[in-house]
Amino acid sequence: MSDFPVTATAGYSPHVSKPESASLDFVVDRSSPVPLYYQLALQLESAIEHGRLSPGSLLGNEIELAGRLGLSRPTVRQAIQSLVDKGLLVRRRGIGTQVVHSQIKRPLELSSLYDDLLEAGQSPATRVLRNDTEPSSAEVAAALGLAEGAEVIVIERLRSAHGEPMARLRNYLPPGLLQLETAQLEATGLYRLMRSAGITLHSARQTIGARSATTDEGAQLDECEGAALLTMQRTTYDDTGRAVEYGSHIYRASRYAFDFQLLVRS
Amino acid sequence: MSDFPVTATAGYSPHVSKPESASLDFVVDRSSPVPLYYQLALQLESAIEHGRLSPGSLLGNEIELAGRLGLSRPTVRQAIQSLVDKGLLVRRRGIGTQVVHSQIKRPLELSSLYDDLLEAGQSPATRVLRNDTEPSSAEVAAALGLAEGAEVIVIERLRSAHGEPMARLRNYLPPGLLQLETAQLEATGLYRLMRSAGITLHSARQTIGARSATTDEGAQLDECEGAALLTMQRTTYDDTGRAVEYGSHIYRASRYAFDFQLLVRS
DNA sequence: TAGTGGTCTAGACCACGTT
DNA sequence: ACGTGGTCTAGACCACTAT
Repeated sequence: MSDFPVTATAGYSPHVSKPESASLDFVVDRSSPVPLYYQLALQLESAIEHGRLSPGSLLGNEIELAGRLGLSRPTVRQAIQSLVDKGLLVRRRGIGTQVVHSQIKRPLELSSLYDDLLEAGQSPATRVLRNDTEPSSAEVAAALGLAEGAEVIVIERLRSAHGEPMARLRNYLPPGLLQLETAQLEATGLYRLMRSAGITLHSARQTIGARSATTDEGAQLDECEGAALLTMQRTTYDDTGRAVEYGSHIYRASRYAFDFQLLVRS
Repeated sequence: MSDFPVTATAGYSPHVSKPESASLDFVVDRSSPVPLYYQLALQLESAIEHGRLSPGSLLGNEIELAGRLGLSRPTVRQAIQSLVDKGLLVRRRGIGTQVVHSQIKRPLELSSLYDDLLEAGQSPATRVLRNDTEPSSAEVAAALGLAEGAEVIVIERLRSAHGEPMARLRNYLPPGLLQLETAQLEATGLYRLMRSAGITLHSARQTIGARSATTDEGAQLDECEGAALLTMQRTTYDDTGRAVEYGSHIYRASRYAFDFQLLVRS
């Protein structure tokens, strides 16, 4: 087999109902280190995103697609499956694989407020109010799986956008995991710092609630006492199951809401 | 090959470091209509959940596991992969596949408040306040993809647990999709009714926020005016991309919070 | 160097839904 | 009856990690 890119285009045009994908050029490069199924998945995703594959259109059957690309059917299936898992495609037996009509924006992920604001073009700013250690309370110790009273790193930050305060973030980390400089914390998000320190984030458990602001909280966030606040507690685990961070945050409900997309378990 | 169940047990006991899974009896039944990979996935999941495979333990390599079960490696991989996707297992090249330490409870799913309360043993009750139609507002029309003013079904329910009100749920549905009897709505959740009407729920977009209760809302939910409320707006789509429901709900923050687990995109 | 998961192939048969 | 995706096999080679 060739080691050069293989292009798939429509063959002889039949007279009726050819899948849209038949007119698209998908290319795989066998000399690339990127897996073939992933190359195809990226191209399919891009074609969907840019409207070259319109919502509801059929993808063409897997065997034929595989033949056109010079790939095996399992490889093509792997590419398609990854997009089905993302919610971009739907498979129907006896029918084929279709592009989903509604636009899935992004699945719920472990997002950092910093990244959320960045993405929304809000130019976030962070002021570090605390960066030291203290003996853990019962709540923090339970969340991090430490003994009550064990020393933990405490970080308190005020996050704002457009000069307006948005949230007060309080994080607790087990000691010795990470060196956190105040300057770094003001320049980027906590999760980025953790990832670049080699920590593999794996899962998180979170609770979103609401309550009224105390006088102090109102002063910090530029709200009146009694104003509605969104609250979030989140414990994050790495891939070995260690709790690597516990956060207890408050957000100004008048200026922030949690917004996300999710897929139905099937 | 045999059409009868195949059992895999530990062979001769070696002297050192055998994976725990070697001592477990996994069985596949080739005469069952349940896919082989799924049978194995269920058994692995059960073994993890019941502690027969302890956190951090290795699963044993895929080739050997396949051999013991009389399955091919891709089939075993498919089973393992489904649990990796659920966050129960972690693969490491050169090491093996390990059980994750932390207990993943449940991924975020399109949950109904009714089911949530049921699961928590709270014996939910529903009182239907409205079940009729009205011309859609701009907000509702936009969410459902209808023309403003088009007639929509409106359902308003008060959901309580232990005799205490928990939430006021307002749902809007496009006409002609579903026949909703008040008696059914008081006996079960909306999503169950939609599913049993043959609607395949696919994805949802939701926003969670907070605000203070108005006087009327306070009266409905047994809270004071100005009390903090959690709010949620959710648009649900079926697998053809149609919006099938828009909800605008309020929850007593003093008695309810959203609680869920999520996996990190890798 | 040895062992693991990651990727890939070229077939096969089946279940389901449409026609 | 036909075409689709769903499942499954028995191999292969590669990349990464540990020792």
